[in-house]
Order: sequence, then C-alpha cells, then structure tokens
Amino acid sequence: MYYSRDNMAGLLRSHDINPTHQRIEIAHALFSRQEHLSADQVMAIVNTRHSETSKATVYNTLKLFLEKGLVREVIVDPSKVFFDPNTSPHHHLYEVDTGKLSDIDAEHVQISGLPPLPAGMVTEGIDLIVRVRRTG
Amino acid sequence: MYYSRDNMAGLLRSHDINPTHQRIEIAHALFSRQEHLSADQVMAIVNTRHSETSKATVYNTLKLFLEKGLVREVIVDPSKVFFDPNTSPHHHLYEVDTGKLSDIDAEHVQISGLPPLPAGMVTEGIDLIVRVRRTG
DNA sequence: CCGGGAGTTAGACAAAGTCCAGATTGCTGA
DNA sequence: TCAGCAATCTGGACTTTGTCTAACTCCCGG
Ligand SMILES: [Mn+2]
Ligand SMILES: [Mn+2]
Ligand SMILES: [Zn+2]
Ligand SMILES: [Zn+2]
Repeated sequence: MYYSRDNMAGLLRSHDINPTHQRIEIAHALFSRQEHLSADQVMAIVNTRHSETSKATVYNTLKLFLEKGLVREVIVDPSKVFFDPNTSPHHHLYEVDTGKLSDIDAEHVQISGLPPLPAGMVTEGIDLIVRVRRTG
Repeated sequence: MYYSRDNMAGLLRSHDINPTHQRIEIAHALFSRQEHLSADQVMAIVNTRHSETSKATVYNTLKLFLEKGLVREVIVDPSKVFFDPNTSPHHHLYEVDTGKLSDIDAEHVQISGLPPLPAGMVTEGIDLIVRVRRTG
C-alpha cells in the first residue's frame, strides 16, 4: 500500500514536516482515503482508533499541512472547509443536495478569456466548481 | 436613481416577494451599492438608519431573496457567505489578503473540456474564482 | 540524568448562522 | 370601525466551526 502509515513519515519529511504520531495519523486519514474531508471528519477518523487526538491538534496540523503544501483547501460548502490530499491541478464537482464532492481532472479543461490581473497582483489559484443537483 | 428605495417594492414584487419595510431596506442596501455584502454588513448598513432590524430577519430575508433568485450567494471566504445583487452570469476575483471581491464579466470567458455530468444530474451553476495575492 | 524547545492538550472563547415561541403588523370581512 | 387572522418580525438561546492560551508532555543533546 502506497499510503500506508509507514510511508507517511517519509511523505511528511519530504514536505519539511516533523513526523509525530498525531501528524502521521492525520496524514494517513487523508491520504489512504484520497477523499475530501472536513476537520470534524478527520478528528472522527483519527479517534476511532486509539490515542485520542485533540481538536486543537487536528486544526493545527491541518493548517500546517496546508502551509507546507501537503494538502489543499476546498471552499465550497458555506459551513465548513474541506481538506484535499490531491494537490495536482484539478477542479471540483459539488452535489449541492448531498454535499458530495468529487474531482474533475484539469488536464482537458480549458479556461480562456480571463481579463488581465490588476497590476501588482499574482494568481494564487483558479478554483472552478461545478455545482450540480439531481434532476427533479 | 434606478435602485432607489421607491423602486425596491416593485423589484421585490416582480420576484414574488411581499415588500415589507425590512425587506425594502435590505434590498436597498444590496442594490444601491451593487456590492458583495455579508449578512453582518447588511445588518450594519440597515441599522445605521432607523428602525432596528433583527439578526433573525436579516438572515431570513437574505435566504428568501436567494430562494426567489433576487440575489446569489458567493462562497469564497471560509468564514462567511457573501450575497451578490448581480445575478447575471459572472465570475469572481478574490484578493485573499484583503478579502476584496470583485466581478469578472462572463461574456468573454470560455470554459471548455468539462467532462459530461453523471446521469440524472443537472448543472445549477459554474463558479469560477480567481484567487489573487499582492506581489511580495 | 537534566534542561529546553517542539508538540499536544483541555477548555474557554469567538463568530456565523439557526431556531423558536411570543409579539407586531397589516389586512379583511362583518 | 374593528376583531380576527395570517404573515412577518423579534430577542435570545442554541449549535457549529474554528481560534487561542497556558499548562503539560515528549524527546533529544549534553
Ligand atoms: Mn455575516
Ligand atoms: Mn465558521
Ligand atoms: Zn479535490
Ligand atoms: Zn459578483
């Protein structure tokens, strides 16, 4: 298994993150599933096993992962942030009824005709979210 | 002035909304400015004048406007929702440092190569957000 | 061993938003 | 005119998501 707990320490180190027990568990929750998880979901997953991890540590760790570029943030639900272990360029499909969030490969998506940026500004990212609903 | 208080009643009626005093004030706050406002900002604006409007009414009214298609929601800041009086198709430029949010006309923007939707799904909207930061 | 820095923790706190039961408002029909 | 009624509004309690802090634990080098 590529994203086994054992491999998490190396992954963390390669992103300049000191691998502690809690950080390994949190990384494993995200990377073994390859899903978009909220902080709450991460905490629930990590704490079903053993050794309780505190809320503060979950939030601290997710923020650290974000700063170090290990995960990315997806802002799509007005009430919570999702953390995304997939940092390659991609877009999102959001089912508004169910809250289900899935990836859209950026490879074949073309965005053209954007106006030039205001001077002194640099693009940090372009988020494309396709909001869908079940027909009815 | 096109978006005077006097014209708000008609605008509300044309969207099947019973124009009450509070609803007119809230619509006026949004439409006279043509800006993206949070619920908090709306409440602050409405209450600088007279006749306090309660938090519950601000939230209820904004949700009603949303359902009736009078305004749209912009989800871009993880901590609060912005309400947008511009319901024509357009995209957004978000300055992550300052929180400043501005419109990008959709007219010349082309998005191509999106994969087909899952069966039984219909697109509710496509949100494109360009996140920018001041060079430094 | 011991000291110190990095990491973790409980729990208080804050901000955004929801909910509810009671008060107000503004019609309407007698 | 005005009582009755439905729609709307309200204060305030509550929930959820996230932040902060001061104390505690862990671990490593000397
Ligand atoms: Mn708000
Ligand atoms: Mn929040
Ligand atoms: Zn993703
Ligand atoms: Zn807009």
